[in-house]
Amino acid sequence: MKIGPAPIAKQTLHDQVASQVRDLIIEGYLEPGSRIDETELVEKLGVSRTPFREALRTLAAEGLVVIRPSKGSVVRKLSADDVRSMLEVLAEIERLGGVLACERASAAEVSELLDIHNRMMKHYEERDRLPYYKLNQLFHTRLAELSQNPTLVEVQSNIQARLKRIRFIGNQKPTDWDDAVADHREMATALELRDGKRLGDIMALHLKRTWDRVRDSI
Amino acid sequence: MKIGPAPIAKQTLHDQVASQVRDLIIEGYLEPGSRIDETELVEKLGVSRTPFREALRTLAAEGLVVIRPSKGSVVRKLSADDVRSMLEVLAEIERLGGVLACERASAAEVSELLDIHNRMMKHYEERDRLPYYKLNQLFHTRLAELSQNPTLVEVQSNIQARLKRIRFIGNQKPTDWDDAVADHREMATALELRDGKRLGDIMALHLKRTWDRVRDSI
DNA sequence: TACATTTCTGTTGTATACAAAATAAAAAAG
DNA sequence: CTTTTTTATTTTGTATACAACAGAAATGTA
Repeated sequence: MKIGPAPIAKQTLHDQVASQVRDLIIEGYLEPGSRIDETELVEKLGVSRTPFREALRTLAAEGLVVIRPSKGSVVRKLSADDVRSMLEVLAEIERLGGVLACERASAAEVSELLDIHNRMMKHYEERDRLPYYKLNQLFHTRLAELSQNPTLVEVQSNIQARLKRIRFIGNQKPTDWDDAVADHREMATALELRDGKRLGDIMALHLKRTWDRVRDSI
Repeated sequence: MKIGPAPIAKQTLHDQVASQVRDLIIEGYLEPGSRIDETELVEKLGVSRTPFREALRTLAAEGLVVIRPSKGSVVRKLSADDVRSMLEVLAEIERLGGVLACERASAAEVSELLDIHNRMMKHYEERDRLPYYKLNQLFHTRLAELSQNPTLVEVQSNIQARLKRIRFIGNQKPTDWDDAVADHREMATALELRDGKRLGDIMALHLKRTWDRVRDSI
């Protein structure tokens, strides 16, 4: 039997395009509410319309763009109500994630997560916003994964993606950042004690507080 | 000013195709795990490959099909673990839905929901499975809507769609049906009293019991 | 000038055509 | 025979071409 090369996950063109456009949206290069000019983007990305449109359909199903039949697509614009509804759901999703993680994660996994937390704290002390932010994302993502619930991971990352730009502007004021960090310390403690209820509660509360912070700026 | 015709939501071809294929999957005409033969279905539906493939991408994002690059698409097959994870998440989603509905629904909306419940009970007494089942779906959908949380509605209906076929085989044994109905009576009571906590708890419990019923048959 | 109607232009939706890849079938080597 | 290699066929991925539609501009009418 012939041993082939490693089975590298093949990327089709529309998948690549979907990722690229998704990033453009998340990172704010495509403004919410603005029309997506097919011809322009197709040219910029160097692909034909077929894979591009397929990618758009994917992003539409993910809730990042809205396709208006015969009238083109626009980057989905989130109303304050949309954001509230997302955070409401995300809060319960993360609560469940916290509870399940405490039940199901291995000791090694927990300490890996605590390590992420500690690195976050280091960046906080040095007022290093961007790496803090990135580790923060990672913390929540990894925690969700520890729930060993693929559906939870999927829903969490989907909502997370939609909110990404909002959350970025969230922790602007220094006091907000302090509060967020206090929440995270509480999470770490609960995690260390494997206190699922406590961890879940603080995860949910953390997101409710996020909402209070951003509600007026949306 | 000229009054145009009613702004009927325009349906593009790929949307129609997506709906049709979705129904084929949900209703079991396309077996889980089986390959989706593009040429065959395209012919059967009388459309070209372009809108069909766009529809597939939508269904893939919804989690109903899996696209394997260069190897065609298959109807997603749910493992027992997938189903468990969906019910775990759905339970918390519906719990939240129950809580919020009690807070936010109008009296009229509540009584409309109770009416659905009563009709369900009537079908139960007459052992009319199909209409009972349909009203059951409707009950859960409407309840989610009363939460006034569009994200919750979206997540709920997405998971609901993926599970639809599973749930159908769920209430097979007569005693199972009796148990499910007991749960629903409890829901109605809690709803009437606007006891969000109680309603949420029974909604979640109801789904945990669903899992216990189906876990061995998957 | 204001409004309606028509023409035009750009954009979107769908079909078809071609290229690349994977699978199946056939031929050759051991 | 069995296994490998080659060849053919089918299926998927992408590009292009054409048709349908929406919105803008232009023309006409009151």
